[in-house]
Amino acid sequence: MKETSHPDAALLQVDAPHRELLDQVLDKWSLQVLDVLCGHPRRFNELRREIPVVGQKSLTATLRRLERNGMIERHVISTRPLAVEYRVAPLGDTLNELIDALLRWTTANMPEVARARARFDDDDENEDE
Amino acid sequence: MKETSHPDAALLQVDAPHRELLDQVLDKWSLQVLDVLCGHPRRFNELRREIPVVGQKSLTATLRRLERNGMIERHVISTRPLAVEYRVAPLGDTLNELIDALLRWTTANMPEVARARARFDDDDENEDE
DNA sequence: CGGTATCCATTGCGATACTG
DNA sequence: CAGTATCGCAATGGATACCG
Repeated sequence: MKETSHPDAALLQVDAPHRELLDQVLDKWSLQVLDVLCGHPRRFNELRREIPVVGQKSLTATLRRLERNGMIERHVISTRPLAVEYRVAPLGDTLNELIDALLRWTTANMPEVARARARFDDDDENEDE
Repeated sequence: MKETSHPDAALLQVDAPHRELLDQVLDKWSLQVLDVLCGHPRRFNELRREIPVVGQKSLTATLRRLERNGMIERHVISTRPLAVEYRVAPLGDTLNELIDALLRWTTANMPEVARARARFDDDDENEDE
């Protein structure tokens, strides 16, 4: 009976609290931001340059959310004009290991996913009589 | 120099292809569906009952996407009225291990996140002079 | 039963303009 | 520089109705 690949599957359910946290922390931009930030701290506009597709508003929102959840820290350097530095908090670092695991998974399985997509799309085309 | 907790951080970048795949596979409902399906196969309306908050339209979309990416398989049983069974594909099973890792992470760090939020929200209130 | 099609409210999100 | 505020559009996603 090896329907599930690991024994404690029943204990791990995706309930509301888990979902809410994962949503806050694995959302559209958080992965990128956290991953980029993990190398070394960045300033706000440095992040914008490194992730050009994200709008300023979304970036701000993402940073605030990550900060609120303890994933990153925001340091204001009161120079003129002022500077703000973002860096990963210890908690965010533990999460980043999981993100890297996800990245390794995508890298490893990208070809197989591509095959699955090709198969699916082909079957779809041929099924109109 | 231990800025990053693991050596290969530079090799793992969240680029467009990775993001696209993760978006398809870790989106709002996929986690739930995949996790539920991992126990044993389900019929369409069984899934609806087990995840009552998801709309029928979104569930269909999620199932199609997961199927297209090779995460699950769809089996039509041509009885009257017809039945459709969804089950995890091998590829989906490997992904599910990562999902469980994420769930373990949330479970383990939920308290610390809660503290971080309380701190953040408190600071926020007190900062209006 | 297992969907698809349509309608509609809500939200997400980028672009722009403005502030300390 | 590092945001906030406002606008407007496009995409989500639920509710409903209908089909094989």
